[in-house]
Amino acid sequence: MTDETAPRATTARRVGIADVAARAGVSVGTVSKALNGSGRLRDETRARVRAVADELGFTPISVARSLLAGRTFTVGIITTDSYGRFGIPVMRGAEDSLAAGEMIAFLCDGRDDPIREQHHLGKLLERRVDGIIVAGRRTDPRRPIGADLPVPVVYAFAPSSDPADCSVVSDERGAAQLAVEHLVKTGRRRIAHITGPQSHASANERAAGLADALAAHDLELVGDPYFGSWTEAWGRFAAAQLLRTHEDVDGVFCGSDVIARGVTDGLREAGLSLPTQVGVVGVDNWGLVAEAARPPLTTVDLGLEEIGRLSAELLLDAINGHAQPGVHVVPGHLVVRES
Amino acid sequence: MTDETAPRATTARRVGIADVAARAGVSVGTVSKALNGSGRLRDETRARVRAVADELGFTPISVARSLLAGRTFTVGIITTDSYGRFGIPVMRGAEDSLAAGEMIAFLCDGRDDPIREQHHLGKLLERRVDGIIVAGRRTDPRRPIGADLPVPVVYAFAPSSDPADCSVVSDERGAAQLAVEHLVKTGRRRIAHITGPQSHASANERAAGLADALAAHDLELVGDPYFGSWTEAWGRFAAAQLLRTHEDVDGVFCGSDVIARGVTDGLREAGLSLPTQVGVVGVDNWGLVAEAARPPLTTVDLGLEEIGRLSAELLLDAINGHAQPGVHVVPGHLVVRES
DNA sequence: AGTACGAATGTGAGCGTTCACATTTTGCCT
DNA sequence: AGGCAAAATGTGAACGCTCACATTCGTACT
Repeated sequence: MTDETAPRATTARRVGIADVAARAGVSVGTVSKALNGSGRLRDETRARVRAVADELGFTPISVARSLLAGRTFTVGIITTDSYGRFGIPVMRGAEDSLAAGEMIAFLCDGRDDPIREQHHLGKLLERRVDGIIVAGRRTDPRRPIGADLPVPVVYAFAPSSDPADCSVVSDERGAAQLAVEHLVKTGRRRIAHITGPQSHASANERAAGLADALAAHDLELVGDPYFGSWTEAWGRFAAAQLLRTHEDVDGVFCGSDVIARGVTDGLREAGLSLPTQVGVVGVDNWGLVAEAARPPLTTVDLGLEEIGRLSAELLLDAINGHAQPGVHVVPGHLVVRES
Repeated sequence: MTDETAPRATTARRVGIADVAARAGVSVGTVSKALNGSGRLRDETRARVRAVADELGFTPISVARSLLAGRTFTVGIITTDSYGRFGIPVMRGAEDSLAAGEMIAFLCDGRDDPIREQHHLGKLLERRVDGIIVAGRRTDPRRPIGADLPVPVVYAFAPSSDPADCSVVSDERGAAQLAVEHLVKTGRRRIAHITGPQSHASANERAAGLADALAAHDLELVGDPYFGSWTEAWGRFAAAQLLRTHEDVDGVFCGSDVIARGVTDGLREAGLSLPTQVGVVGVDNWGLVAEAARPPLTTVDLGLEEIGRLSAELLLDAINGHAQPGVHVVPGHLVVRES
């Protein structure tokens, strides 16, 4: 028993591979092999070294390893929406996949400002991240974050405008189709559409998907799509407007849960009973909104976490040399509640 | 002009300090000095080296620097609420302060699972983060994440149960006081309280703060506090309940915006006109909820971003050897809307 | 007993920086 | 012109680890 045992007051401080080697009576190379399971070593030695490492609370400094390996086992996530409604689930999904690959993520908030974004990009490259995920907040294609970067990039939710980049997006048209199928299955035939501003790609695509899906059932949209804003107030207003000209409507597909909540309130306040007289379907599956609506909203979940997961997986693949460029579409699914 | 200029197809790849030195015709040490602005160097040399570095697109590999410096200029943020309502603003604030200190954050989602949390802690320590921020989602004190860790830790929002740790929390009692002041100033005298479950520290503290603030104005709470859940449904239900026994109530302080929204709906549906007959104040300043309520909610903003900012600043201080243990309280502020 | 060969372990270079110190250059004074 | 100090630059070690290769050890075969 050496005097080493006595005064180790501080935990996990400054224990290097050399300390372990000395204590175990072997060389540093042997310790490295023992701990990484590489090379040829007697089982007894391996076990002894491991035991000593545990005892000393040794953790290898990954930074030293990175320097040698030429990679850092980190990725950067740049989000444009300050960790908002869309970025968060994507991030969560991405973190899931990354953890599985022993990677960890740096987080940067771009705040939708190209200058900030470039600044963060520079910082990330300086830290030699192995790859970058760019998470957007709108489905409209965005300018690539940089040309000819030294690391792979995956665009999540908001695809890159360059089709040669790797992007993962939600299935906007499919969402409309799921909604229509549900409405039709529950007996609705006179279906209207209340959605966000026409300047948003998602509003247009959902509207287009809706038209197609209705056509497939030999149905026609009731009135024109009501384009407005992504707010409850607009949903309420549009619902009232809709009833004025089309009082026989029996289903409404809404561009988002927030709008749908406004629509349910508008319809209810106009004296209709839900879901008996009118069925309402939203998009987003935003728990807080969907569950607080009266009645709780049936809605299309766009699979944002899955987008995050797939983005991270594609990024890991690209880092390992198997890039899969192009646009990858993640299907959504219907969450049936009472509306 | 050497032949170097011609075929540099790939950008920013593998340019080391040695390349810059060679091209500039100086030694690596000189390049280091020139780029870091340290040591004594002729201005001309400094400028020339800088120019060459730019031309070659040289960025120092921070990992090499870290190895030498013994620190990584990174911190870890462990959040317990999967980037939810409370964690997000805190993170955003923290990122702000960190960026100012040339630091960057690793993000880990603990999912309120101690096992996951410990696992992430291990990963962070392995990467030799310079410090850790633990962001909670409830104001109840939490068990410290580890004892005798080799790096400083700051607890944000959810304080550590060990008072010797450094925690940054919101001013729960102050929030109640701000609410009362607003209600009284707008002429309310008969004030009730509808809030979340009694098992949450924040519900209790806000209720206690409310009692104190009312007493300071020689007022008494109308009825007992209505403890329930943090939901709209509870708010609606409790509002109806309240009117049944105390129809002369003219102000309600709600434990959260979500509850407040339910309360406004409940009061309105009972035939009262807001804000004429009853004033309502919430807590959280959750834009989506507060703005969608009818009328838009006056509410107390707990200053979550500021909590994040201060947490990061305290952490940076601690990293620099100026730890400031104890509980730091961040004041909130009132956001006046129409309710 | 001597050799040879495979298994186990040791050794040292090197990853890309920074820093302390050694060395060279410059400018100035006598 | 010679000498000297200060300014400018070069040099090499070090950070903590991994890897390729060198060395040692043990065992079985001739």
